[in-house]
Amino acid sequence: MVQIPKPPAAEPPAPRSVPTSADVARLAGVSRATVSYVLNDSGSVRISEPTRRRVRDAARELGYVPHAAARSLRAGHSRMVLMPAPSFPAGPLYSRFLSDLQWALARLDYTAVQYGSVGLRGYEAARAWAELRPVAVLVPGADLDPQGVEVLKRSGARAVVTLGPEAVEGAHALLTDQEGVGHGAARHLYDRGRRAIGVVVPAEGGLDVFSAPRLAGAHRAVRGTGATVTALPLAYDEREAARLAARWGSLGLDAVFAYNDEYAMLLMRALQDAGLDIPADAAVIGADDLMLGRLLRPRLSTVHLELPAGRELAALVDRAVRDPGAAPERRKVLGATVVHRESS
Amino acid sequence: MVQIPKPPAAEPPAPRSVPTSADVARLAGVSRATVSYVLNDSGSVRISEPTRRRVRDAARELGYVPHAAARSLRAGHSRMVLMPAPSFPAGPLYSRFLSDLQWALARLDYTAVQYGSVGLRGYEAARAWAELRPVAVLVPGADLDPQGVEVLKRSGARAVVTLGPEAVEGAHALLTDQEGVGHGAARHLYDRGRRAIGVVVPAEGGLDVFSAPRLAGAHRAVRGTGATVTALPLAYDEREAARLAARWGSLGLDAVFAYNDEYAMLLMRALQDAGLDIPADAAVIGADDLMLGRLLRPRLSTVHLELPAGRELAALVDRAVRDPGAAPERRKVLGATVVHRESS
DNA sequence: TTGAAAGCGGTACCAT
DNA sequence: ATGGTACCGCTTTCAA
Repeated sequence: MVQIPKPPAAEPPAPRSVPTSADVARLAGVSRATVSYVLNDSGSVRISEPTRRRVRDAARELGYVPHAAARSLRAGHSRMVLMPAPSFPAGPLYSRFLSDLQWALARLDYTAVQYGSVGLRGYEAARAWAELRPVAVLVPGADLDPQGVEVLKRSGARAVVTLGPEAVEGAHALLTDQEGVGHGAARHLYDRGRRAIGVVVPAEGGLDVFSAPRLAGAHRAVRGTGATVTALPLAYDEREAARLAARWGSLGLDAVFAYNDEYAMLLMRALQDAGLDIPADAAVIGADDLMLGRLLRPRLSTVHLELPAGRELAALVDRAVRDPGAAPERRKVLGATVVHRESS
Repeated sequence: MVQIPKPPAAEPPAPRSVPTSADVARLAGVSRATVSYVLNDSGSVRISEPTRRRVRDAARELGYVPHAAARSLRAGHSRMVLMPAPSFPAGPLYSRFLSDLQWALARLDYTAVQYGSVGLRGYEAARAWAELRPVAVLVPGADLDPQGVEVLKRSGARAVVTLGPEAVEGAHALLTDQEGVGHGAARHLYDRGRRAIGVVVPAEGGLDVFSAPRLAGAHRAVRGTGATVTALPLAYDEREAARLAARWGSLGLDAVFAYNDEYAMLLMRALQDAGLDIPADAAVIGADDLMLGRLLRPRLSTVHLELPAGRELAALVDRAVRDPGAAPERRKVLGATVVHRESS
């Protein structure tokens, strides 16, 4: 550390503004260019050791921190990967996936940034993202249309990846096969001899992206078999669940795919409290394979979902960035496998 | 829309680069200044309606999107509120809080950005955040030291707010009173006649920020009463829980504060499977007041935690930004109230 | 009503 | 080995 003489006590602490590389240069008695060379360890330019020290000390002394915006403005690009915050409430599965991904991207020297674009949709949202000039954009859900992809690419995004049920023209797609989840669940119930299957559809907003295809998948699973699939709207609330359980008998159902493990827990509890035996009177299956399913009695059958590993996705992004011209990849993720336990 | 003559069919589509305001100006036949005036609806300058139209059309035509970095570089400030991603696994409570906050900040015209600073700690992490020149920084957990605050402020952050158990010199603090959570839980158990209290301490990394003060609070609650508090390390895993349950008798405990509702569910299940009666043989209390607690049998007692409302926190940030000189606020959040149900 | 030009904070080419 | 300088894209005085 460089020692600086203490100013006279009377002198008011100057309201110092943010130090720039020019300030560092001045203090070190060198040019801005030299400062840049030293602090970036520029390989092609040789700077004497004493000068390096002077610059480094000056920078430390001033608490200099480079200005990322200025740097990337000059460079003409950044390594920011933008991830709009999802419009749906993030579950534990997604949270884990995110931090995984951030870690993996960091290893490839990308900076992952989650951006809360509240209130904006479609093209407007994409514009807001584009203003940040990210090198790549990873959009969860279905909040992106072809126009959005276009504007992102035109503003320099070298990779646009969607993570959701549908591919978007021009963008790479990680297809979360929600339809397959519903199909697997209903198919499992059918195979266990059930013929009248309820499918919980959460009343909560933002979840339809998932619930609609899951319901559709269930329908497909029983098509032509004579078995039936019935949509069961349900809010995530004890009373709502109790109400549904109360009219269970009148529904004539013998099984239910409860959307996910949390709704399954809710509904199963309500059914049990209503005096029903699980799985005799009603088979129940959830999805997500959360720990809580294993802790329930009877143990909850579920559909295990395998989100893509962070590494893999990061690698995809990296590939796309390096070769923006390549044809959009379109890959199914969410290996959905039924885990049969005791509730079905 | 402005009609442009179609180029000869043979001409290859030029690999167009990102359009700038200069391109818009060129196409509209005006200066860059005029473009800026028009697109920003500058109040102080009057531009004729025909010119405005020409500029707007040109911008649309090119798919022009302003460059946020250039803009804030010129402006000398941004409205970005930076929130480093927490180093602990985000639970449902925190997720909800976050999206609440983002919404509230957006209403005040701030842009909330979550930044995954993987692998960096303390001063280094703060430096990385400072490079983005956010107008405010909101740091969850305990990943900030006074040096970090200093570097952030020196790089122009007008508000630094920590959300965690301890205040940091120079920063506003929202004190999540984890110690009070442990105190409330243990106190409750003591009041219910329990005298040998176990406190689950998660083995998972990153959770010690919470678990240590909770344990300390439990200790304080029984100080001088003759009752005991015993730390119970536990990984979030069925087998681990079963192992702990198996040696429950030898521990001589009659109650347990299970860190949170999820660990409580895990442990309660294991204890029940080991043939113990809840709460007769062991009183159990969790924390967070998640829905799942209400669905367990016996219903789980818990400590309800009230995170600050997004609005409030956003207002605090806004106040701090407007008056950076003000003395750091230091406010307790996390109103911890015991919810007594059946498990204790 | 519009344009010319300076400058925000860096980086990198070209001289010296 | 170092310094001068142009430039990245945008905003904003000041002049015309």
